[in-house]
Amino acid sequence: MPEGPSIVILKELIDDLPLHKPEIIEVSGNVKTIAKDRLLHQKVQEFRTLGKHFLICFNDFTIQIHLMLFGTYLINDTKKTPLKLGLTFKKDQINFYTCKVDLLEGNAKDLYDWSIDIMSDQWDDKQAIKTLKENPESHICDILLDQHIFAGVGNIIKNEALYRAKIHPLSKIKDLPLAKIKLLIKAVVAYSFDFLKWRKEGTLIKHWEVYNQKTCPKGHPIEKKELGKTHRQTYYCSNCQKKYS
DNA sequence: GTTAATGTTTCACC
DNA sequence: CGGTGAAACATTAA
Repeated sequence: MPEGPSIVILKELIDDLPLHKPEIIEVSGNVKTIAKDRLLHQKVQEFRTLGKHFLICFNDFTIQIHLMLFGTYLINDTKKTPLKLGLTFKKDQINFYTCKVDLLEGNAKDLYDWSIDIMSDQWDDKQAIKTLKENPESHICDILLDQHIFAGVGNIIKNEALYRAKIHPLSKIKDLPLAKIKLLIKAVVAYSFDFLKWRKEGTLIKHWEVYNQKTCPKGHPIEKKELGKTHRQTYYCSNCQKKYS
């Protein structure tokens, strides 16, 4: 389920219901990390996302849901897997499975900084450039997955954006020209919104240029290796993507 | 039955 | 303490 754009889709689906500051009339599920009574009869002020987090915002606290690798949700439907957290409103019900649920004290606006969220209109690429430069020795394939810098980027966006920017995943930050870093950041954001559009259309997979592919669009063989200290599968084309060193 | 996967946290060890 | 890395958690499709 989980890269940033997929969480945006979840938020849009829920916003479409539509619920206007709905009161939670029942809380179900086996969640143990929060006290469920805390939510009962509370009114949701807003649903938001930050990176891969789905946020249910109340006046003085925030429920933060992370779908991890296998998390799912169903709106007005249920499934056999044990329910982690179910929220029932007057007419609608939202059910979360296999996810991490946390309660953070305080209003979301004071808890989060949306300038690190690739899907946010507050996204700040200058700040990202600055943070990147503070990590000159990092491999680009690792730092793209750093949620403190690129909240919402997952392994698919990492691979596809690196291919679009024509950068080899093992290039180090210090070796990348500034123009190339800027290009990459633009590619990350642009691909994330393409991801959103294509996922909604059901055409995401057919648009993959390197992820899970055997050859790149130019017909070169794709290499698949666990690279960097994150050890995530990395798909790349040594012909199209230049290694800066 | 086995395998791999869109992710993150925790713990052991140097 | 910092870095590394393995293990842990959990689901489903191929």
